[in-house]
Amino acid sequence: MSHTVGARQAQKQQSRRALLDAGLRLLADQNLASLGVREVTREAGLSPAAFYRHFPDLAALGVALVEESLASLHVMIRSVLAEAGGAEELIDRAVDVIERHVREHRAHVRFLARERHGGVRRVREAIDAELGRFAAEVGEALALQPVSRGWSEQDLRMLAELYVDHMVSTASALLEAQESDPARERRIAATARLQLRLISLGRRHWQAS
Amino acid sequence: MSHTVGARQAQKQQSRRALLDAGLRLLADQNLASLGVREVTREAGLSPAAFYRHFPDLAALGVALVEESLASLHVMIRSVLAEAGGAEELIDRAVDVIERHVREHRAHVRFLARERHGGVRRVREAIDAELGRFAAEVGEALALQPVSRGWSEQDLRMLAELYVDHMVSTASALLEAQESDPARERRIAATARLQLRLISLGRRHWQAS
DNA sequence: TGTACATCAGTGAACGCGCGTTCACTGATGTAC
DNA sequence: TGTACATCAGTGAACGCGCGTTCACTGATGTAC
Repeated sequence: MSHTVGARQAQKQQSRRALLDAGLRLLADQNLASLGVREVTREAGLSPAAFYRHFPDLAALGVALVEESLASLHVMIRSVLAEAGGAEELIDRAVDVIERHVREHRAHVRFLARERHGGVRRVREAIDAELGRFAAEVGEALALQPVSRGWSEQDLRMLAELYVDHMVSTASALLEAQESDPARERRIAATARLQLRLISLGRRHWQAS
Repeated sequence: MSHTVGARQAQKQQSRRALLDAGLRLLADQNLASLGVREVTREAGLSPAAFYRHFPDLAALGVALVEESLASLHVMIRSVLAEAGGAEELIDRAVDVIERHVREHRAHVRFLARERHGGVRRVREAIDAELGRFAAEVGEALALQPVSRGWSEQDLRMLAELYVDHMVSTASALLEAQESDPARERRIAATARLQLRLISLGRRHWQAS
């Protein structure tokens, strides 16, 4: 069992986890740029100096959180694209999945929404690059659908970006609503479905124009 | 000339302006939540204590900046909606106006993008409320167009929100691009036009479905 | 116009505080024999 | 299995620093007569 981590390594992992969780918890109410080393270690139950055994600075912790947050988002998107089905089912499933994702990964989603345009360049760039990769992935999935016969690369990419941007907007809106207001959440989901339907209509008539 | 401001009041206005400008300048590279009173007054060329003659705290300065930023955005949106014209011209004009607005009000646009999901609740709420009012205004303008004959209130609102979200996404993307990369800026504008065209197509075929 | 008093935007010094980072340390875990 | 040494995650004290906020003040502007 040479791959088994030793007790030491396991404990280190646990502390790292505690720092990431503490950071995520504190970032519910503030920006990464205003987070403090002492604040995070206090929340994690470690001494201030312990922080430096895991990260050189807070931006590095931020980048680690980006990777985590986007990994779970990636899984979500794949699960929508993977299954086939008519346009209507696809739309309903997509919105359901987004709703569930925001509910189950509130902290991650909020972190991404907040830091996407936040004050820490490294983190901003990491998020943008990954969203670009998502759009590419969505584009490839769209290319496989029969509706896309004859579409140019550029048009597919344009559509993929429209979908990704729409998903981001919807997730942001849900984030605010789910906290307090179930009726507003339903309204947002209903609106998102209508919007996707309208986009889907435009898509069907694209070639004719 | 009883309405003429005295020299004292004029000087106070000037200091207030200096504080707002200094804040906006500093917020190019950081969040409102991590801004400091001393930092702002230093940038504005005032003593730290002077800040409190104008604002009770930094959140109040933030709210003042929201009002300014949204006022100029509001003017922009009206200028797009005001003029009539075919769908194509409308789309081209809308994208042009967004491009120009982002170029001419970089600091305001960046501030809004950053603080819309930022760590200061009062500011976040002010931005969201105002964007909602924009959507309502866009909805009313859409209702007047012939294409909207027979559309329900709900559908018009849905479409208006789609346009506003799209505008916000496009402005954010332009913000990053305009700094460094003219080719990327043109690509974003071209993509935005295609997307608006696709939405416009969906809109024309909406009733039939 | 001149004078005497009131207002108040901006100052500079002072305060106590929490910050980021460093350092030599400790003691549990890991390893070589 | 036992022993002697190495590693290194986490500690606690220490540092100098910039922070937000308060305060009594100053002197230009405003006002009443």
